[in-house]
Amino acid sequence: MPNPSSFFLTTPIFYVNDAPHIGHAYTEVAADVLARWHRQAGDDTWFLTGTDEHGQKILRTATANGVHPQEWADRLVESAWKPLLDTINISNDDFIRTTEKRHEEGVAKFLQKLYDDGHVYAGEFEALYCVGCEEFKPKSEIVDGEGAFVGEKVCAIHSKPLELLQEKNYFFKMSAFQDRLLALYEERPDFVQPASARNEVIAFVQQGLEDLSISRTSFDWGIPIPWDDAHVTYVWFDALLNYVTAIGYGQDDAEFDRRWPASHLVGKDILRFHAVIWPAMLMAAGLEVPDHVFAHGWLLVGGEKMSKSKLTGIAPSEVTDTFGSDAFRYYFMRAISFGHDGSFSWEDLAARYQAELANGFGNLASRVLAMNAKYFEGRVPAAGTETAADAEIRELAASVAVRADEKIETFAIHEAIAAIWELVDALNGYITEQAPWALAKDPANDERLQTVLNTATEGLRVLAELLEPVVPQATAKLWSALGAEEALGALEGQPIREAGRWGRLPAGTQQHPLAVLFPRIETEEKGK
RNA sequence: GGCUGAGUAGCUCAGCUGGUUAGAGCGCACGACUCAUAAUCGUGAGGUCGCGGGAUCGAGUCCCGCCUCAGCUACCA
Repeated sequence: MPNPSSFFLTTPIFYVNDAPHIGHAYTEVAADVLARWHRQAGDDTWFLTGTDEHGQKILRTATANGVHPQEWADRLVESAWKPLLDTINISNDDFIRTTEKRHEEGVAKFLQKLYDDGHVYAGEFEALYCVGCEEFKPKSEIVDGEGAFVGEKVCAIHSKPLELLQEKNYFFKMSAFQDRLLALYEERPDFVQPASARNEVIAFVQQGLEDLSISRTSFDWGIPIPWDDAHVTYVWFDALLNYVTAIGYGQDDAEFDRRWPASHLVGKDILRFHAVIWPAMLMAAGLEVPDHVFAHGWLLVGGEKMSKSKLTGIAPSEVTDTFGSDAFRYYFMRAISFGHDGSFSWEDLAARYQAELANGFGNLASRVLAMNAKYFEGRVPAAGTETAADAEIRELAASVAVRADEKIETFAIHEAIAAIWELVDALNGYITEQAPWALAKDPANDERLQTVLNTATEGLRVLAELLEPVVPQATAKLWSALGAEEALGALEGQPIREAGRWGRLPAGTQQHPLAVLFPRIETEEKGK
């Protein structure tokens, strides 16, 4: 029986040949925020990421570098991909590599089952082949010939005529699932999100599905087809299966039943593999389809899609070296509407860091804790009679916590943060209006002074809990400065869906000096 | 070519099923305050809502046409 509170979230696995850039990091951070939120809420959370290591491209680059592809992959995983996760502070529960035994065995079992159940047949794969590229060309790389080759189809890279070749392949009868897929999209409108992505998927499937070639014989860096080791498995078929092999498919039924099905976060470039091919594979194997497939947008740099080839690829460490991982996480989650394309610029990043993190949240924490230290020897003051202004803050905190949770539930991370930020702004306004420094001048106002600072302190407690998934380092500092660590226990253990419940941090709690959460960045502008 | 989406203040974006003077943040100008990371709070300036038509008492929000941009139109991941 599936666990009702189970939350299994995946990212695409990294193709090891790529160089890590902020686009990869963006997906990871989004997944991490969702995973941390659900984990803190007490849901049975499992967050999976990993690497995709098979395929002709990897074989080629490894060979070109004079090493075995396994060694090549090992090197990249250790030098590039695992460090990326540390750079942006990712809390994944597992990391799967497609060259691991658990994966290769799972893929073999899955293939065998599909074969035994009649979903796979041997056929002829016929396509245009480029001698220069040494591979079959997809339509996108085939163009009409010019000059001497007018009337012929030529390779977009080599501009030379292509040959029509045939290869014996095994095919997955994907076409048989067309109607069931369309029914799925119809019955579960939130299966593919956002709606624009869903529309594209439906349009694609409606125009008719062909069977999918799932094996290759021209090279051998892949998982052998169990009943015919002259073939290796097509990389995408291999890669998609990581989502089930990582949780014990064919090995550990209890674990598999506990985790599956998953929610998948993907870039919109690989939506079709996840929203069409993958559910068809699962249907064929008699497994449940995923809960959700959510496609996020591109990061645009200077108005164009960021790409490695155009040198607009930015390494995540370029951002974190200056601003820190919290700022990276906050910026991309807050500034970009999740599911849409979003513009990245150093100017915007620096501006938001300054205005929202340093001046907004960081300074708020700083001023409240400084006053507690100054007027109450660093102890949380007790609340007295509540005024309308205090009640407004208390009610806003409750409202914001509820709304943020609802937004997270629908993958609207930016809106969740926007809701939480209402409390940041309201607290800054509240403090300015209540002017505790003025109250402190007359001992007759002591009860009022205590009430105001109690309200502000409690507000910080709520913020620390709600923002932990987004800015874990800063909130950890705040949590310990609040004295909440001793009073309430670990921040990660605070039930996030109850964060808005007022009065949890006891009066009298001893607080500690606060390290500056978001130091001002002196450098005026980072290079382009 | 076909399909989908987008074009709203200097910048980044909200505006659901049409309804009083079109909103937010940043930036800018002015003012208040001093607890705080020279931070905070308030006020203000600034828009022919891509262009042209149309049905409506009334449209950024509906219909038609056009312009611009992006994505999809299957087996590189």
